[in-house]
Amino acid sequence: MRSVQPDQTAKARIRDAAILRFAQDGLEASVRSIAADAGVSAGLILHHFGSRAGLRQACDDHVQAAIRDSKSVVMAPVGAPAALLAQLAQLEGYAALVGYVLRCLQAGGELTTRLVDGMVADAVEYLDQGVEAGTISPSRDEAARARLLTDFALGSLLLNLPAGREPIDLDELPGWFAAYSERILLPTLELFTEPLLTDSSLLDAYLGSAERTTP
Amino acid sequence: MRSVQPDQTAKARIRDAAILRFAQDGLEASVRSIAADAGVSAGLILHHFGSRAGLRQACDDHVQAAIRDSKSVVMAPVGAPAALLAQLAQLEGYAALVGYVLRCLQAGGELTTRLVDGMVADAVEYLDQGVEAGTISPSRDEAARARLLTDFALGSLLLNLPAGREPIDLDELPGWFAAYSERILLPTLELFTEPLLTDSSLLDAYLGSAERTTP
DNA sequence: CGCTCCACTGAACACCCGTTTAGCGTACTG
DNA sequence: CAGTACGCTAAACGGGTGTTCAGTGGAGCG
Repeated sequence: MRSVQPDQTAKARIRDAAILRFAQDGLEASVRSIAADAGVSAGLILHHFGSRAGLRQACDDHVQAAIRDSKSVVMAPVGAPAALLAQLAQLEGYAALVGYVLRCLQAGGELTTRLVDGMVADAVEYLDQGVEAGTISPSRDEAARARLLTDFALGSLLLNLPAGREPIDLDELPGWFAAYSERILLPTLELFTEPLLTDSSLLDAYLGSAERTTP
Repeated sequence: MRSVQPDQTAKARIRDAAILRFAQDGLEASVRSIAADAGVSAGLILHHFGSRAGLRQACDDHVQAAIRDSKSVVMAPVGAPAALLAQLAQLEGYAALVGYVLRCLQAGGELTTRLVDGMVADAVEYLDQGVEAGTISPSRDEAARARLLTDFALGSLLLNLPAGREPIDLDELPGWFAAYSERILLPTLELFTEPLLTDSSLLDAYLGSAERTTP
């Protein structure tokens, strides 16, 4: 085969360049721009990955594998997942992965569903530990609560993400994450410590009606 | 001028068709597809709006005006804004407006910021009424709490939105909103009624450190 | 009537995209 | 040393895009 090491092949270089471009410019980044970044021709990308969709799939697979290898690092205390992302994005090379995941979440699709489901599963586990430790109160539906908290954390993060469609400066990501997590820390802590509603009449009413419909 | 009434002119017809198309296919819908829907040539759109960006601007302005006219209907009890959207989307013609707003929120940009800020302002007002009525507990930072709750509600709504980039069936929107709001109702009510955290040690720690840094 | 104005069209332009194809050069292989 | 397989490139293809432009036809007006 080639004389060089199995990694840092042109194929891997293209994939890494693609993840970086997709993270910076969005998932609509052109094959030609990726080719220029990788220092190859556009044709070579199609030669290796078959099509643009094949390249996207390869990126998805690689990112998913990277997440699996450094498991459970992405989920965290629900109030401050952004703080962890800030640290993660500072690690060499990981900023591109974080940016790519954000773009995927933004765009939706199959990978998004899998990623979110994975985070929900992690949240279930984390919340369960809290309940057993006595720091988190139990829920009537642990799965639904984990899903809700994950959606809240991820959704508001995406909604506040600076770049709608325009390029993201990956160097600024960690600082942005830190500022965002600090900004939401007080209201989040307050919301999770002191009940928003002063009495349980609304919850009781719902539980009463639900009981009547599904006895 | 023209013989027909000032409304239902070709220009207005193009704008309405554009809002509908943008809502269904996303904000990247082509000028030609909109022209076909409106029954005019692509050139006429450019003639009336100057450019594709001009058409987008006209749509933004029209949607924003429509929201201003039917004010405060979009914001609601934080746990169930989707239920109101479901009702709103059933109204004749309003489904396209709701879909267009969702696309804008998805894509980010200037209109998004203005829309979210408006909803936050409404949330401040609504929460204030609850505090005065005694149903909602006061906050240390009312503005930050309103922002957080709005981000949570909107963000998780967008994250759960079925269409990543593919066309939305506007007829299915009301049903989807209703199902979504019902799905999150129990965990939301629970979260807002019974504290997630069993004690206030985390909040106290934050308040203590904040007090020390900004005495 | 002739004139002008204007909504409006259809074809063309220039550009970007993903993809195809023909071919080049080199490093293995028999 | 020929043969061949393969990484790789450059150019072109076909289709979609926003936009331009010359021109048409009808309504209002002096």
